[in-house]
Amino acid sequence: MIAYRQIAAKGFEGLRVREVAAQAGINNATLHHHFPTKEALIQGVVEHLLKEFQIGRAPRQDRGEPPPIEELRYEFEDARYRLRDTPEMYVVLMELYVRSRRDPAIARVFEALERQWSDHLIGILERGVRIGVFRRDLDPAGAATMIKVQMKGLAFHVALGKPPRAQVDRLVSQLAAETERWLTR
Amino acid sequence: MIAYRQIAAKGFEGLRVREVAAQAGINNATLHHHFPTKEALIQGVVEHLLKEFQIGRAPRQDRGEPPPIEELRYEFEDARYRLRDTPEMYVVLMELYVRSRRDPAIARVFEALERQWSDHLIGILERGVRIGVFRRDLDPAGAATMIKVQMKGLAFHVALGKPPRAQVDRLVSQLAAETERWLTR
Amino acid sequence: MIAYRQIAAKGFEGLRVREVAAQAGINNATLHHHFPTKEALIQGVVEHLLKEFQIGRAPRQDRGEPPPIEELRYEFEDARYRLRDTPEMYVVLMELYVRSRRDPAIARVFEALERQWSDHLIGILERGVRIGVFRRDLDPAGAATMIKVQMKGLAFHVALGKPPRAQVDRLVSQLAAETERWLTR
Amino acid sequence: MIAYRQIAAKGFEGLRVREVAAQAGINNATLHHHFPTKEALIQGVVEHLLKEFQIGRAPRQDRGEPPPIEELRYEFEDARYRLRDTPEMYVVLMELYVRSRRDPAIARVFEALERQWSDHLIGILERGVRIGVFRRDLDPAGAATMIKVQMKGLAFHVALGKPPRAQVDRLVSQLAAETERWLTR
DNA sequence: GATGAATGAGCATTCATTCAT
DNA sequence: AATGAATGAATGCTCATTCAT
Repeated sequence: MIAYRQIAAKGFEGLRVREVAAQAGINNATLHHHFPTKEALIQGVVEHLLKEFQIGRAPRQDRGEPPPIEELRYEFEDARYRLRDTPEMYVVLMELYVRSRRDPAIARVFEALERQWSDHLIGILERGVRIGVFRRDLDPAGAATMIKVQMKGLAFHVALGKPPRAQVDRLVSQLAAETERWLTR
Repeated sequence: MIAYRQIAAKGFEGLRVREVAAQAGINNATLHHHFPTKEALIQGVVEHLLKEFQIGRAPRQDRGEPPPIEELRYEFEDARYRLRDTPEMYVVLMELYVRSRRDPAIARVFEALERQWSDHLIGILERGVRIGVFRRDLDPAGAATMIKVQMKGLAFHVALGKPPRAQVDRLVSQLAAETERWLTR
Repeated sequence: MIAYRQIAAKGFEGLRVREVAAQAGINNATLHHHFPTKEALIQGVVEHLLKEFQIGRAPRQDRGEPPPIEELRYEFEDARYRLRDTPEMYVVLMELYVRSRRDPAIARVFEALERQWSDHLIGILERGVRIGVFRRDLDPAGAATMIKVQMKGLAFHVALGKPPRAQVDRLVSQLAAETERWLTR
Repeated sequence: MIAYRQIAAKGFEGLRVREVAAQAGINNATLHHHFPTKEALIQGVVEHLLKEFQIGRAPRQDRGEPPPIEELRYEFEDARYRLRDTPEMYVVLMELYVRSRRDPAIARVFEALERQWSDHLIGILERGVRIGVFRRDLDPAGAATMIKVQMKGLAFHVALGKPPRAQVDRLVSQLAAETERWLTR
C-alpha cells in the first residue's frame, strides 16, 4: 500500500489523499472510489500493517512446539530482524499508536493486538513454568508485560532514534539475555 | 503554554493556530505577533516541554551527591511520579519524538536531550563502578542505553496504553529492581 | 420514472444520477446507457410529467361535448382531485417551471403546454359565448389567462404550502364559483 | 447582495460560493469570513429578500388609515408595480419557496411571512366588514386566503412566464376589480 | 445491454499568514 | 501590541461522464 509509505515518510500530518493517489499513479477520485473517505484509507493502512506483522517475521528453523526459551529468543530475534529489515513498519506503528489516543477505530485494533501479543507471551511463559525451565513463582501476566515494555522501548529507541546497527545488535542481545536470566533465576 | 495542551489533547494533526489563540483568549493575528509562524509556535512548545522536564521532577530527600544506586532508583521513581502526575507531558513528548523524524529543528533538540540524558546516566554509572557498587566489567555507555530503552518502553507503554495504576507501580518496581540487580551482579 | 420521485423529494438541486440509478436498482453506467446525459434524464422527467398530466385526470361522467359550464367546473374539480391525489406532481411541475427560466428545452415544453392549455380554455369559453351561457362581451383570451392565473395560484398555494384539506376544498369551490359568476354575469 | 442576483440569474442549483465571491470582487475565502457556510449565505439572501420586501413597495399617496378598499387596491397596485420594477425579486421568491419544502430554516421564514401577510389582509377585511363597505357574511380568513391565492397566481404567471406588460396590466386590473366586486357583493 | 473502475472538473471549506488600522 | 478583515493555496470530497470488459 502506498499510503503506508507516505505515512512512514511524512507522518499522519502529511498524509494527503491527492499525494497518495499521485504516487499510486491514479486519479485522486479513483482512490476515493476504493477508499470512500480518508478514514477508510487509514483503516486500510492499519490492515496493511497488521498483515505485514503476520507475514514479515524472521525466518525460523524449527516448527512444531519449540522449547519456551527458544520461542522467547525468537521474539527478540524477530524484533531485531524486522527493525533492521523494515524499520519503516515500526515508524508507522508508532504513528498509529500515537494516533490511537484520538481515533477509537485504531484504538480498538491496537487493543486487540496488545491482547493477542500478551496471550502469546503468556502462553510461552506458562508452558515454561509448567515444564520447569522458568522459575516456579513467576507471574506470567506480569512477566509478559515486562517483555512487552522491553520491546516497546526497543522499537521506540531504534525506530525513532536510528542508532548504529552494531549498537542495536548488542542491545537486543543484552535485553534477551537479561530477560532470560530473570525468568530462569 | 496553551499550544502544549492542544497537542496533548488533539495531537499535532489537530494543532490549529486559531484554536490556540482562541483558548488563550486573544486574536489569532495577535498570536502571530508573538509566534510569527506555526513552526515558531511549535518551537515554543518544545521549549516549554524542556522547561517542564527540568522543573517537574519527583521530590527528593537528599541533596549533594547521593549514592549511585539511590540516584538510579530516583530516576525510576521520578518516571513513575511523572507518568502518574503529568502523563500528558509524555504524550506530547512522544508526539514530538515522532515528529522529530521529519523536523530537523526538533530532531536537534532531541539529540541534545538524549546526549544530556546519556551523559547523566553514564556519570552515575561510572561513579558506581569507581566506588565499587557496580560490577567492574560494566560498560557505562551500553548500560546507559539499556536504561534509556527501559524507560522509553515504560513511557510508551504507560503514556499510550493507559494501564491501571497498580500495574504501573509493579512494573516500575520490577524494572528498577532488575536493572539494579543487573548492574550489581 | 424514478428520477421524477427524486425531484419531488429532493428538488433539482438534489437530483443525482447515481441516486436515481441506485433507486432503480441498476448500475449508474447502465442508466447512462438509457439517458446519455443528465439533461436527457431531465427531459425524460418532463415527458413523464406530461404523460401523467394526460392520464391522471379526475374521473368524469359524461363524454362527448358537455356544456361549457360543466367543462369549466371539471377543470377546477380536476385540479382539486389531483392536488389531493398526486401533490408531488405539482411540486415537480413548479420545480420544472422555475427551471424553465434557464433551460430552453424545458421552456419550450412549457410554452407548448401553456398554449395548449390556453387553447383548450379559449375553446370552452368561445363555445360558451356562442351558445349564450357566457356574457357576450367576454374576451376569451383574457378570461383564459384569468383562469390560468387562478389555477396557478391554487397550485402554488397548495403544493408548496400544504394547507389542510378542508381549506383546499373550500378554496377551490370559491374559486370555481367566482369564476363562473364572473363569466356569466 | 450579490448572491441574490446570482440566484435570480442561475437559480439555487447554479449558486456557487466562488462565483458570488468573484462577482463581489473578493476572494472566496473572504466571503467565507462573512458567511461561514453556504447555508449562512442563503440565509443572508433570505434576509435581503425580506428587507427588499419592506422597502421596495409602490409609492403611496395617503398615509394614516385609508379606506379598506383603497388598501386592497393598493395591494394589487403594489404587486403590479413590483412585478414590473423588480421582477427578479419574485423569481428569487419562488426559488426560495420551492426550496422551503426541504429547508426548515427557509420554511420557518416563509411561515412567518405568510402569517404576517394573512394578518395584514385579515385586518383590512375585518375593518371593511366593520364599517360596512364589505358584505356582512364575509369570512375574513377565507377571503384573505383567496386574495393570497390570486396574488400567488399572479406572481407565478408573471415572474415565470414573462407575459407582455399590457397583458399584466389588464390582468391585475381584472383581478383587483373582481376581488373588489366579490367582497362588496 | 450491463457493469465496476476510472476520471477531470469542480465544490465548499480550512488554515496559516498578511494587511490596514 | 492588538485586531478584524482579507487572502492564496490547499484539502477532502462529489459527481456526471467515460472506458474496458
